[in-house]
Amino acid sequence: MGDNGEMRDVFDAVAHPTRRRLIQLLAEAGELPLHELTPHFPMGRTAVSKHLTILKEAGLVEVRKVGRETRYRLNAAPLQEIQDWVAYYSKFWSSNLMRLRKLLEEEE
Amino acid sequence: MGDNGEMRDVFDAVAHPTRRRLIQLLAEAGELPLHELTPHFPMGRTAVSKHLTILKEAGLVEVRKVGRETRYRLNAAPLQEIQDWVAYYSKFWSSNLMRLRKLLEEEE
DNA sequence: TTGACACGACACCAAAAGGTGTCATATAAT
DNA sequence: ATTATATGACACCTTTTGGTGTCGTGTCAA
Repeated sequence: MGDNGEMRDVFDAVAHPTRRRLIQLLAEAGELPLHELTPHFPMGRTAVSKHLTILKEAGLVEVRKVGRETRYRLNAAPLQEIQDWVAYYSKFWSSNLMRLRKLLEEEE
Repeated sequence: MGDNGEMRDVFDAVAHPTRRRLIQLLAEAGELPLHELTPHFPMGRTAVSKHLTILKEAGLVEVRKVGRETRYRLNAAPLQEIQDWVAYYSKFWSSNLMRLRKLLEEEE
């Protein structure tokens, strides 16, 4: 529900620096139209729009039309998937375990 | 340090399903050579090798040569960057804040 | 109602990504 | 010594990605 058509992997959506910057800008400002987002990037309006579409396909931004402008806002909820994923591997870098694993390797 | 030559964005390295699966396999097994990793994927040895190279460039896997095989093992530490990044945005999806933000939007 | 603005949709293009197969080399096994 | 295995390094190909510019439509302002 909520998403029509294509769906996009959240990991993929977040992989590009431009899109992470978009997320940051939207997090700070709450809601912004395309023409206010564009000047923050070294590229044209169309390119920024496409990045926003990708974020939208991943469920990371939502859209509201106000007059002639389209306001984009962050929906961070899908990031939960990333947090869950990375949390699982956090046990592999806790400093104690890291030292332990290194020791075990030397034994072999 | 420890990385020579090209460096690779961790977000980018983790964006591809094949590479996340590689991380999982290495996390479970501790250390595996290429020819044991390959059969888990619907692609050839060369392709898997390239994915491992990308993970290596991101510092996510380390390598040890044992006889004629190259053993790959996970170094999860770079994932910390992702965890830090996503932790910042977690405040935007905590259920209380989500409800609050929605209310504020309706006011406007 | 005329003109400026905001945007989506589209055609287009270069570069990167993600596969393939082949070859050369180092090691292990017979 | 010879043969089989494991891998890295290439050359190559197709698809996707990330950018551009243009056009058409809807909305606001004069």
